[in-house]
Amino acid sequence: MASQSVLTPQSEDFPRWYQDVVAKAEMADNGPVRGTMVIRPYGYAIWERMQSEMDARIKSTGAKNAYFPLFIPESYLSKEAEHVAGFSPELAVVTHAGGEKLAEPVVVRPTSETVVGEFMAKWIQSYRDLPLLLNQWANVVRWELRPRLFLRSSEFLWQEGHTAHATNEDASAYAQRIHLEVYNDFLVNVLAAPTYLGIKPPSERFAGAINSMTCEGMMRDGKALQMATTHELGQNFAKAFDIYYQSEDGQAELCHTTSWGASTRLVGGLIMTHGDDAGLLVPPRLAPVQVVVVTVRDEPEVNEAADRVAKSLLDAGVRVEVDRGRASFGRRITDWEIKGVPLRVEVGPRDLAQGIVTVVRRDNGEKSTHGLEELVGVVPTMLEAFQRDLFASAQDYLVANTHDVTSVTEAIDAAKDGFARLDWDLVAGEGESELNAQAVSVRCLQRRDGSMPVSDEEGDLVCLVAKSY
RNA sequence: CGGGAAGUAGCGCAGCUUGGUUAGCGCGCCUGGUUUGGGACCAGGAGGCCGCGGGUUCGAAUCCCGCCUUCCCGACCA
Repeated sequence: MASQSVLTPQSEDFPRWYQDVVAKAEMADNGPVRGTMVIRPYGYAIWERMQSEMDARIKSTGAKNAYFPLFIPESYLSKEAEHVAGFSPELAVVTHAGGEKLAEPVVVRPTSETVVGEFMAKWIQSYRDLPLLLNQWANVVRWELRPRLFLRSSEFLWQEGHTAHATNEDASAYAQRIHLEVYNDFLVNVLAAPTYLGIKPPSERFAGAINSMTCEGMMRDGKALQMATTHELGQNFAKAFDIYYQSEDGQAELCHTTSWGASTRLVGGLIMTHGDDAGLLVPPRLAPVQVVVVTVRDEPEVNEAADRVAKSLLDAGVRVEVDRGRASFGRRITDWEIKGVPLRVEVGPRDLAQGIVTVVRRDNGEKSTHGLEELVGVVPTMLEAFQRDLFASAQDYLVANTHDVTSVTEAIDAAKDGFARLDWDLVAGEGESELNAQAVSVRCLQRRDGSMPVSDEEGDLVCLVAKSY
């Protein structure tokens, strides 16, 4: 661990710590237009790893990737009343193009339910065309009043899935599958981020949805972050866009649609779920660099040994990088710690003389030495142990900072530095306004056993409340 | 969008109250050398529309007005 912090300590000023990490780990910069973000190579590499892990899971549910346009006719948004009401405040609208005023203004997509709906209506003829399972990786624009890198930028990158089904049961089952097998599986097993799985209360639902599911994570300051959401849209968009199919008995029937998304906000979630005062901590299964091989001295034998070590790890399928930079040893390892690379292999003349290298874990600073030839064998094991420990420690934090309470007043108090859990019946209605007045919101509803309800009308539910990003 | 704070070199800051030659400091950067097992050191050097625009003045980083941007706290949202 760094003896002297180069970052603002979390306990001193958490928002500043976050910005320090984003800047010093070379993740992103502010763009020239307020709220826009330049994602730097290291930040983008992490996003690309997220993309590839989620994309594989999305495809295994049967969805196929496609691409819809950035520009949407303004009239499309208006077709679904709640949807337009929800989004109009944050729309960016193009009124001029080609040197002339446009006859109909064009909005920059804040999300694509409307265009996709229009084309679903065109492509779906019969029940044989269903389910129609689409996904796209794209940028979207939602004009933000209070932007923060990764967490809330006016333009961000995401994946948005859009599906159409013959029945509500099928739509609902598929949405659950996405939520559990894509999002939660990714968050838990790759991002090592424990979540509260639940449904949003009606007040927090996506504009136009009949049900919204969430994977709610807890950040190191006790605030909540919605890491991914899945929406059941019922027949709202099908009605608005005439998405009909002909059933087996020849009747025209309205489809049931879903939509679901996860964004570059996850990078912010990653930072705040695992980061410590020395910087970022990236779980090995996600890390674009899992092992950094650092030379202790700039000497030919050391450099050659470092290259050999890296080559052998690379051949074993480990994502590895060699650092034989000219900066001092201390400086270089501090920089890699800020970037959160899980394992550091130190190659120096003293160790080499004994035929060994030193391996250091980023999370606890634990050092161990290994023979050059046995390293390839132990590294994958150490990476898996690191992955498990990281999840376990985040899980402990989540549990330790979730307090069971029996009143809204207690919940507000508990939400100062964590989550509160209480009966939904105690909150629904007036309680929710009381919470909101204190900047606390209902993050999700769960059954008593922690599982995800099908609907908020189930009864006997509990809710998790917290301050949130 | 409301309340607060702030914009001076890549980053962090001083200078502004009380206007007055060439605007400073630390880190970083460049060159050379010595170093290298936890943010190395010495010497030399480069780098500034003092956020932008206007005003006051003989003279503005400094005073006044407007705008932009950043940060914090809210409201709105992934």
